[in-house]
Amino acid sequence: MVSVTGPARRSAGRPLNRILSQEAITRAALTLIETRGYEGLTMSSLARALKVAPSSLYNHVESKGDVLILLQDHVMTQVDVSGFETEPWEQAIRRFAWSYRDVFTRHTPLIPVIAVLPVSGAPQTLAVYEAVTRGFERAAWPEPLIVPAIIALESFIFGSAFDATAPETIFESGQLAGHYPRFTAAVSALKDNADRRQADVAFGMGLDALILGLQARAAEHPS
Amino acid sequence: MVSVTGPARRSAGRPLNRILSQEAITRAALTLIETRGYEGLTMSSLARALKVAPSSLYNHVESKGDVLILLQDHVMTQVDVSGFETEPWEQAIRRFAWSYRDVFTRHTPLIPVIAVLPVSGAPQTLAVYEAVTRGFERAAWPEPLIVPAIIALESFIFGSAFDATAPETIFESGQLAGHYPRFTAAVSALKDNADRRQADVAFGMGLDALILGLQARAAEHPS
DNA sequence: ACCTGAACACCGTTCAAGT
DNA sequence: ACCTGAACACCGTTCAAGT
Repeated sequence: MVSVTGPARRSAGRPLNRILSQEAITRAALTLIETRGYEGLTMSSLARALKVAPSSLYNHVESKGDVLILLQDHVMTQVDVSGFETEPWEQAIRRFAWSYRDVFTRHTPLIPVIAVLPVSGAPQTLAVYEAVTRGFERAAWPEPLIVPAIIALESFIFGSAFDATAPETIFESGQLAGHYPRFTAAVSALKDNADRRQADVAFGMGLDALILGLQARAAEHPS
Repeated sequence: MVSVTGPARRSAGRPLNRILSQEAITRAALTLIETRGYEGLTMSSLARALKVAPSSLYNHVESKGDVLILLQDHVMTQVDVSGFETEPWEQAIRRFAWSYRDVFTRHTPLIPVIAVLPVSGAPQTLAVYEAVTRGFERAAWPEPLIVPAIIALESFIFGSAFDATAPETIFESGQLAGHYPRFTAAVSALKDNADRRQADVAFGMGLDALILGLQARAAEHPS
């Protein structure tokens, strides 16, 4: 029979040394997500992991949305921007785009957060944009095209991150196949290359297309 | 003084004629979203709008997720696929992509739903894919490229719908501008064309690039 | 300043009882 | 079969009290 004595409770009142911090909260949230997923991330479970009362969290964040912002900025450090200092533009973009998509495939609930969050509150996110911008400039891109190009790439990456979480059978028409013959045929036409994940094929194809199209646009820009 | 007599309550027990249906629920949910937004859509508010008890909804849907699926499929009818029967491929794609983005800009909470939902449960969604596929085939696209191209376009559209909901000032670096000089410069370089919304510029540029790049890919396909 | 503990308003969902 | 009404477990958040 195991002991049912709970963990030693702290009594009320300010503890001698601070227990919580935004960093500790971020770390605990990340671990929680890795083990229990985003549904497992509640203010309650977060407090439990940190061995504090849920209300204590509100001394360090204003809301659960704040926690997601902290997470978002931290996760951004996992995106690989190393190519922009050394590699040719195209190679650097590919490394960046694939790693960005892979990271956010594991964190799709953060996408609605990051997509509308002012960058001024997210230093790591700004650091990524700075590195990417430098890569574009190194490749002599026309200045006014850089930000729109980054936004377009990022939008494609975020949408693709969602797609990468879809089940492989998402396009099976099932019962209704007879009513949608052309689409059904198009779906079965790609079953041959079953060696790669469908989401990866589409992402690779879209990324190739974007890179080609953006380069064409840059080349025709009046300089 | 206005009457405080509440609306006439129905007594318990099966009513003589059915009050609810999936269609009625979908319609009420849509109206609710238009007036109160997605935070205003709860099983409780939905029931109130339909003048039933919240528990009654569960005779027609299994969960709130089910309601979102119904919504998603209905919203899909607003996407303009009319070009695919008559217009040149490129023109039809532009009409489709812009309308698809505009529709889901007003319904971003549905994006995580549609992105992973098997199409077999969504007839209107399948109808859209069928129309798009026919457009690709009319333009003599290689069959195995069609579905990946659609997925790539859709991913870009979904990501861009999120971006379109962002405040125009999302890229202002604020206090931290000094630490990120190149990105800050790139942001101010596009302030000149302040006549168009930033999200529209980026979407237009990305769509042009995707169209060009996808066409190039189709042209080199072994046929 | 920063913790606890007890509230609060709300959420989605279940289920027995009613016709 | 399809509604009501009363539950239930959980959610994020607030706030007085304590050191």
